[in-house]
Amino acid sequence: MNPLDATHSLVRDTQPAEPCSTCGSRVAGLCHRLDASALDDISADSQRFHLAAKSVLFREGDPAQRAYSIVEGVVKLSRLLPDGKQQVVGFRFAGDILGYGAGQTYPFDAETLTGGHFCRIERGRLDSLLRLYPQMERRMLDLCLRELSNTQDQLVSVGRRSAEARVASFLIGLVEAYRQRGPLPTDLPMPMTRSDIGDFLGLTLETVSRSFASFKRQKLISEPGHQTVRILDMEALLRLTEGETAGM
Amino acid sequence: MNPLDATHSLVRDTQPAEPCSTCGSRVAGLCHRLDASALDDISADSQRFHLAAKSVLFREGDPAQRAYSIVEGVVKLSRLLPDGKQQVVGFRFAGDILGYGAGQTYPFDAETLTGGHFCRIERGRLDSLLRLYPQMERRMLDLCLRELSNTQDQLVSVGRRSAEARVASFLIGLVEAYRQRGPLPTDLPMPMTRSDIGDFLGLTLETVSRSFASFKRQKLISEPGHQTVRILDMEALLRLTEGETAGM
DNA sequence: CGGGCTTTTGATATCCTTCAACTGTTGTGG
DNA sequence: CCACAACAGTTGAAGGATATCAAAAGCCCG
Repeated sequence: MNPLDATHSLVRDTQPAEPCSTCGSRVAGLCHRLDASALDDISADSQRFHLAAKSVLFREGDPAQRAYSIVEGVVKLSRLLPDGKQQVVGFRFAGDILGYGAGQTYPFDAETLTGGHFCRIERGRLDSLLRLYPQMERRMLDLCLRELSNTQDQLVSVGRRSAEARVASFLIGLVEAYRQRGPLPTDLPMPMTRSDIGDFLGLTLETVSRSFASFKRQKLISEPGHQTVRILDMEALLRLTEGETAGM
Repeated sequence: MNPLDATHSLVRDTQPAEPCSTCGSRVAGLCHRLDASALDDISADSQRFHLAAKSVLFREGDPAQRAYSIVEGVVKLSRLLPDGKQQVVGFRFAGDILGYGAGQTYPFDAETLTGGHFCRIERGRLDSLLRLYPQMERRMLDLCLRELSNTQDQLVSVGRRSAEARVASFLIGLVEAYRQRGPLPTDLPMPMTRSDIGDFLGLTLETVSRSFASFKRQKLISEPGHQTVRILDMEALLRLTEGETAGM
């Protein structure tokens, strides 16, 4: 149960041995285990492109004309609340698919946190492909169901856990996200700001900062460089998420 | 965006004119807009049964051998947290489908709040039907995607709203749930306890009780009978959910 | 009628937010 | 290359929303 996978990371699985011939991604994407003709169809219709950090892929409310796949980079998904605050709905990594939803418009903003490579496909074309290749549709359903389960986990986390437990669960989620994508480095890139994390967990940036400070004091983590975390005591973090409820 | 639809109410839509020939349900279920042969297949494999209030349909962790459809009644979905508290993950009503998920086991408990009629089908049979009738699978995907979006809404609600805003959003969700199922009665059945509601919203039962008391004082709602609410000022409730953030 | 569950209400405790000031970091233009 | 502005992060103090603890009242159901 990965708290970071709260939404719409529709396509991902174990890593394939070879990079995808279409988009060059090394992590399993939409095209995971498709036959050659399907791959040809997709590559004919999809385009690769590069984006700098802090670029907007799409905005909440925009007509959902394309689906995107992350080849490399990190994306933040967020919703704007009526009062101007934002709720971060999830973070997405290489191999994830964005913007394929039920509605006619995107239900959230998608913004890059790092620079990276992306792949886009027209929604109409993707829909045709789904009709053409039933196993692709089946895969979408499976991944959607899994997402739903993950989002429920996030709901539990945000609804009933203390601040430190939430931050711990965020860190564990980060580890999980990287573990699913290849060998786990000791130093994990963490391109999101305290504010991003707070908006994801339903906390203020100050509270997030204090939790990080506390974890560092207890030697559960360290920050060896800018936008980098190292997990020193995974067990303790796990214990934090398991034991604690909001306990106010 | 219905906060109560936070999860897995995989199958529902506008009301069909006629009750479903298979299960007698008047609300659109899995069989919505299926052709006759599919309906025959389903009715051959599914069984109707009745259950009293506070019965268990299935438990978190049980092997997910069957999917259930609610013909009539209200069901509570919940997860047990490591420390023994429960997180209510959603409430389900007539027409909703339960227990069709990605995993091998059910991800939550399902427990009836009222007595009611249900329909069950073996998962293996349902899977075959999905393969047999692609439009059914497509429908599952659409509904799953919509669920995902609803769960994100619930996440926003729980993460960033004040106690009263959450309770207001629960009430609005209740209204929405009934509205989707037919003509809206002025007195809404509300079979869940304050504790259930609190566990759903990430609040204590006392806080829920105080919010209800406050709403009654302000004449936004009344409780004309046991387990019954009447909405007196919908606009005010909506204003509550829109305006407020946690604002601590 | 009585026992247990649900709900209400009050008093107190506490976690987290808010407000504020300061420090560190990044990036940019002179 | 340095200075400076903008942004990100840290830390402290105070206040407030909600949890916790407690007790009593209301309400079903046996």
